[in-house]
Amino acid sequence: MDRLSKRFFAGPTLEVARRLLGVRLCSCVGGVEVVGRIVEVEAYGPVGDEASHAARGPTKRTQVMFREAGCCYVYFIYGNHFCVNVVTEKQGLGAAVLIRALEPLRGVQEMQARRRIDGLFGLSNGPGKLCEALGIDAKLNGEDLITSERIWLSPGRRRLSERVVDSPRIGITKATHLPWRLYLSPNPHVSQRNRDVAAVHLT
DNA sequence: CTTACGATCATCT
DNA sequence: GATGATCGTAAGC
Repeated sequence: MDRLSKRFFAGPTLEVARRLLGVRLCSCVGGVEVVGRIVEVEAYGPVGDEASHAARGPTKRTQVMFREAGCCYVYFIYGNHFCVNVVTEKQGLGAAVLIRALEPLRGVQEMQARRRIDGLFGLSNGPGKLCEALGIDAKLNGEDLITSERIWLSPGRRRLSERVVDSPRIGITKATHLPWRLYLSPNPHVSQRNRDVAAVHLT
């Protein structure tokens, strides 16, 4: 299987976040392969980011964020949901990119079954939703995306019609001024919440 | 169309 | 005991 190698994850977190747009996130949990194209991400850390889970140093929950770039940080939130991150930066710094939305590409039937809905929309247009659709839970925390058989990244590009847009991050109360949420526009699989926030078009 | 709130638990105060 | 990188449902325009 064609997958991203170690060098992809090198460089500043915001740069890696931008590079992840268009890349395919793949899972194989319970024998079924499911693939989605990343259309929305958020960068966290490594320094001066009060909204990051890593802001106060490593804890039992956040230790994976301090590992080598390319690890997979999965956490449980709000009593119901999991969210998946790609660890970035050099070991010990504590930074990651939260995957916020996917465009379904393969395994749509499995995604629909796991999400208990029909159609192509609403399957993976949010960080908790995409984890449910791909079967991602705490068992995948710490998995190495470069070598894992259960979760990995595969090359992909953004389309000529798609611009990269940045905006404030969602669902946080600290450091809300940082425009570290990046998404592809236009793309109908970006999460709905805050679609109307002031956004700046980049390239 | 929009906003409000409950679910449910790891982590921190 | 409160909060949180959320979601789905219900209720209000």
